[in-house]
Amino acid sequence: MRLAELSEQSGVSTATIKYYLREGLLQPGRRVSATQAEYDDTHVRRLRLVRALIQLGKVPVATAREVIAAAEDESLDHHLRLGAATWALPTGPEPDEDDPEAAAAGRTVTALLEHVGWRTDQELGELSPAYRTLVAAVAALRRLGYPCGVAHLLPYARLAAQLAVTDLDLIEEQPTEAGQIEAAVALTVLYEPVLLSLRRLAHSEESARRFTDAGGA
Amino acid sequence: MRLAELSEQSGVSTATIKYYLREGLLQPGRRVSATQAEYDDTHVRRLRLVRALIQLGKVPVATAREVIAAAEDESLDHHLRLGAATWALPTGPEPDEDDPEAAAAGRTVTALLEHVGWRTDQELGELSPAYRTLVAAVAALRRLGYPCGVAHLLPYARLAAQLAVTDLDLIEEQPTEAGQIEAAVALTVLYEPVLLSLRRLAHSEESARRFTDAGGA
DNA sequence: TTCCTCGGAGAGTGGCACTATCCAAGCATG
DNA sequence: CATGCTTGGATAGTGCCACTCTCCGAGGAA
Repeated sequence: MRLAELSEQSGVSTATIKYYLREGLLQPGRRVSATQAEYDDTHVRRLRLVRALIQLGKVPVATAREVIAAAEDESLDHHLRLGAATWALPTGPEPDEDDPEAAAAGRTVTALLEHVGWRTDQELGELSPAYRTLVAAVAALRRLGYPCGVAHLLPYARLAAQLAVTDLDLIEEQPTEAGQIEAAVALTVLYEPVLLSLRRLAHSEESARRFTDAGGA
Repeated sequence: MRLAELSEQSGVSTATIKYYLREGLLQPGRRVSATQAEYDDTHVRRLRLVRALIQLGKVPVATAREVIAAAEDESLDHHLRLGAATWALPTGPEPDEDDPEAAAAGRTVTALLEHVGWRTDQELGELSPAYRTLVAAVAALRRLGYPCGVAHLLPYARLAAQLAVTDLDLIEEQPTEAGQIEAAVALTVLYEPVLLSLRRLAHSEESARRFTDAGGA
């Protein structure tokens, strides 16, 4: 298939496909002559993944490239590749080292992780972007005066642990290793809007229950 | 307090504060002369909220303005104000009407909401941005070939419902109505990075359990 | 009086995700 | 073989966004 057809099948403009090729998000097609290349289903699929990451997951282009590179790095073992692929995923801003609120937030998070029994000392532990984002978010909540001690975070952590089990189950359904890595990336990113949307809908529902006449229905 | 001091206390540059004033994100100070204005703690607090929304919550400036305006609109009742404030919050792209995957995704989501017994027919129902984002995300998952029927989404929805209860409990702790509205916005947005970070950490933990030697520990 | 700072306004900056334009090489048709 | 259209590749430009810079005249302070 030619670039034009790839564009049609994926719904991505040729200009954007060329851009992705240049940026290394899409593997080059099989060169068939000096001026033509051949693409196949793997390109269509990759394009859909990239679009989903960028549009739904709001992953920056440069980051998407890193994630894909990590997913394809065959020198890592399975657990590491799963971790490496999500390692590069975008997170919030880093906590400010000098901020006392950030320091307090860091202690809270450490205590929380200890409390739920998660590893904090490994390669995927304290240094992970997710950990630092968590600290920054807790610090912001504290600065605004909202309570977020271990007790408040614990229900969130427990629910996250439950989600992880169902997510990993889903990932393990994939027959091939490459499929599992892709699934890890895709499901990590694409279930995020699902989760956040459901949370907001649930807020609305719960608010209706508490604050409107028809609430108890 | 003068602009310079407000900048110091909030950690936001004077240029940015002026920008926020122009954009209507920060209420103007009390004019004390033709060239000077007086700010107070409410400005510091608002600035911290705005920064948290924009930096951590990645809320666009224009959207943040709408959210704040909705939170301050005293013509709405309590439930509506809670909803209106989060109504304007940013979501993903809209689902494509003509896409058969999107249509199927819409049916799945409707079935899901029915299954968990949430209202789908109210002012905060089918038309909400969260609902449409959910449909778009499910459609993207389907396009990539990942299963996400009602059965797959159900655990997420149940967990979201649990989160909503704890979130609303936290909101109701605020003594004043204005405080509750602000808390609704702040907690909705700021617990999102918390939740997503915890989920990623939980993924890493669960992956370690399953795929490394020390896993069973 | 002199100088410094303040608040306000408009233009400018940098980053990002594309997107429009150009080009030369093919391939396809007569 | 000539002609014209398409293809892939490279470069420069666009639009948006969140600031940020620069200038200005009016106050306030020494």
